[in-house]
Amino acid sequence: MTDSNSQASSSAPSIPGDALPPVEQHAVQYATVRNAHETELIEDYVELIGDLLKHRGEARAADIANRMAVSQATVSKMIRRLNELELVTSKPYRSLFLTEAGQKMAETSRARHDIVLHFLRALGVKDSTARIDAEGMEHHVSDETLAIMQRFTEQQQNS
Amino acid sequence: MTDSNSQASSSAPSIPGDALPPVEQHAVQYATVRNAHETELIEDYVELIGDLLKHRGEARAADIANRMAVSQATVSKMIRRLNELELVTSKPYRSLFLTEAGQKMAETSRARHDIVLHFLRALGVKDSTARIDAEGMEHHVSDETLAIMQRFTEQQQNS
DNA sequence: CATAATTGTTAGCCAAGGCTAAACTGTTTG
DNA sequence: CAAACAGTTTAGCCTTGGCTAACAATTATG
Ligand SMILES: [Mn+2]
Ligand SMILES: [Mn+2]
Ligand SMILES: [Mn+2]
Ligand SMILES: [Mn+2]
Repeated sequence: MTDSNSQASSSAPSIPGDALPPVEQHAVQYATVRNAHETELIEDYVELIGDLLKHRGEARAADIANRMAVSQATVSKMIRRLNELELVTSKPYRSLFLTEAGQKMAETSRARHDIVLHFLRALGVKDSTARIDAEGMEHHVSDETLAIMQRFTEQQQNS
Repeated sequence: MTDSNSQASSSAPSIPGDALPPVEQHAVQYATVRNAHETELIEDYVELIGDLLKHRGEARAADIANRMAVSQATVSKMIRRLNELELVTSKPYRSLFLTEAGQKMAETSRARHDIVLHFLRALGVKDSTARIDAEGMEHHVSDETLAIMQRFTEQQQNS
């Protein structure tokens, strides 16, 4: 009894240009995004800790809370997770430090973040917008796209 | 007692180019991303339902589960939420439909998704990668950047 | 038309990532 | 050096978005 699809199913779609992708491919799209979301926040923390260490010499939980606009309790809980993941080391009430694995992740994330940010600026997006967009986009850009973005930015600079 | 920052704090950063943004601006970056994450999944559902209605004439929970690679229970729960948000209407065991608000959201999301996808292809990213990247990126692209992407794609086509 | 297969729902579990309130530690300062 | 202040942690709560298992309804088929 498909009593309600009578009007919609008969007429052809207005523009045949973009059909639905095959189910498997479509599923990969969504699964990849869900996957990225699992590591996204961790990458942002590690990247920020790396930046604080480089630019400030220390990374305090309070700084992270302020920069992320999140409560100190939230940061504290996350630091426990990062510890369990062996990305940071921390003695109670002291500055944080990155493990080897943490430093590696921080560098990778920072590099990717910078490529996206510089690309957006090269495209003509104004700095404050580019920073906001890059913060979210960075986690969803494949290596292939990243390489293309980097080339684009370089060519723009040698205009 | 900053006993451990001795090596890190003294030497200047290798490249002074990218300093930390001011705290307030930095906080806006992260908060905007958190915000996008709240609506992201809802947009994907509504968009997919709209696409299924357009291309298939009906939108069944099982189709959504298959396309999203997620259990039927997960879809069922989400549909309850979409109902509460008055984005979809559904009678049990029947196809889903979009409310006015749902249709509006579907169109907006679809348009944005397409702009990002077409932009990536215009940049030179291969289709399968572009689809994956667009699925995640779309939720983090500002109107400003979106407009620039659209212009870029058009110019590329009138090459 | 009875039964099998498909589809949908419900219940109950879990982890992640937020929050507030309260307790605790470390630092500054009168 | 005692108190006040700033920073950190813990406890306990909430929502979101997954899952599996069990059950219910619909649809297809022998
Ligand atoms: Mn980043
Ligand atoms: Mn980020
Ligand atoms: Mn989309
Ligand atoms: Mn999406």
